[in-house]
Amino acid sequence: MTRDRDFTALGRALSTPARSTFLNLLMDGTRRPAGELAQAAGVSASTASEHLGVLVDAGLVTRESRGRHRYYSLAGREVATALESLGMVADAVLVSGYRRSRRAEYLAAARFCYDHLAGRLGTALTDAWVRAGWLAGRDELALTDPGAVGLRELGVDVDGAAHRPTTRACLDWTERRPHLAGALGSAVGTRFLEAEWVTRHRSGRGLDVTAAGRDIVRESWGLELPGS
Amino acid sequence: MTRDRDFTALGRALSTPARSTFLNLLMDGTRRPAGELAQAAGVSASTASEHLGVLVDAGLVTRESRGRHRYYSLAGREVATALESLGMVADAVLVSGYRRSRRAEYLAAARFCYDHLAGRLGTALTDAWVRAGWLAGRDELALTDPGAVGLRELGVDVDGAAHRPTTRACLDWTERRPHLAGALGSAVGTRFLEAEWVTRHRSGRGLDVTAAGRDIVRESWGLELPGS
DNA sequence: CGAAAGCTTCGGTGGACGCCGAAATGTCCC
DNA sequence: GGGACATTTCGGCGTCCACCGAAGCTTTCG
Repeated sequence: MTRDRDFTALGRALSTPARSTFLNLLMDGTRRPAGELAQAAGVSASTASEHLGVLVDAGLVTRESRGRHRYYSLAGREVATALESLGMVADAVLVSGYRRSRRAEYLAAARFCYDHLAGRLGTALTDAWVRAGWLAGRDELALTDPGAVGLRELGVDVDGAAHRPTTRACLDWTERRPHLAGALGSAVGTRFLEAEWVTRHRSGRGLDVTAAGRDIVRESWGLELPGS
Repeated sequence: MTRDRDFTALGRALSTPARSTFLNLLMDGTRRPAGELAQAAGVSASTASEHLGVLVDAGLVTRESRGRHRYYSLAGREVATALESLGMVADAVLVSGYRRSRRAEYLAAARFCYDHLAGRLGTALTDAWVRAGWLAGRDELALTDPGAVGLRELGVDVDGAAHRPTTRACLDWTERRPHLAGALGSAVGTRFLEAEWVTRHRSGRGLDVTAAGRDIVRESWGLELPGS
């Protein structure tokens, strides 16, 4: 039984721009083929393949063969939370150019953070639910009884989530504000996708809030989301 | 406003054995002079100095001049939590030899995790307080009213901690079990040191539970700590 | 003030690795 | 089955950096 942890392998895995880009792309919980990741990071396919091998060996990413594609995704929730807390210390990467900054703004509006809603949508929802008395606490959010009723009515699998740690307040990279995470956050995210209140954007990054989603949040909690 | 985080600088900072050792040594929240760190990592003073410069530049560690010594410590709570969650993914470093494994066992018994009690002492206390009804919840621990009374009687600055997020269940590297962290965990740790129920071991790593400490935990919650 | 201690800076060396293009492997589609 | 596609493996090049000893700087002590 030893206390120390060896950070060298993980550190090395994180230490190149291409691999950092890959991890950022996978932070939304999606899985992506090697070629797409290579293109996004601006490296050749062979280089990307080597990088992905490093990430798999480090245990940060898992590989999944599907036909002639190989899909990569984060290795699990622990990896996502580790990267998230690292992200609180790491610098923001500078985004230049019109298209890229448009995209960044788009992503900040609504996105998935591994398995739960994040971005402005995530923090706005969390704030609204705190105001509505569905969640209690400041940084550590607890689900109240009215909150359980309300979420259940929305179709969120509250009871399934209750068997595991329910809420976790997770700081948002862009907003630097807590938003709902943990098992309950995951259940909410699942429900929003299932009910098509949000849909994953074609590129896979970021979310589109659908008309139904806009209606729900306006009618239920008076949230006006900035235009489409 | 951008979403992506650049992990390269942090990853590079973590990617060598010497720097990983330094961070492990500093994880208990103490500050240590460069020479001591160099010796512990088994590198020359000059090499250690370069490494420490890298860690400072990466924002993981802060430098503090005191006379002819320069003390290094973790740069803050965010860094400690980031390393802790990384540690849940990282491998345990193998410890060989009698003395080192003795030391590892010693450390597992009682230690500080940045600012709160951890190791077997930390988890045992947390378990006892859950049994006593002082804390509620499984992974997310909430302080109950009797718990607030009890801790206040022990001299813990419960009210000071209440202004900030109070509890955080933080997984222990060695025990893989939740123990009390967050502001309340910090307040408890401060009180245990102040009352001399635990003292920092000479080497700075690990804690000695004093006779008074043993008495307190036995009488209050029936905890028998394994021999001195 | 001189010597010792603690630490950092500098110069040099060896190994590790990020990068690519080309070739090899495996999969799909006609 | 043949040809296009997705990905990995291989070989080679250039760069970066961890390491040390020696020298330099600052503080402490006699």
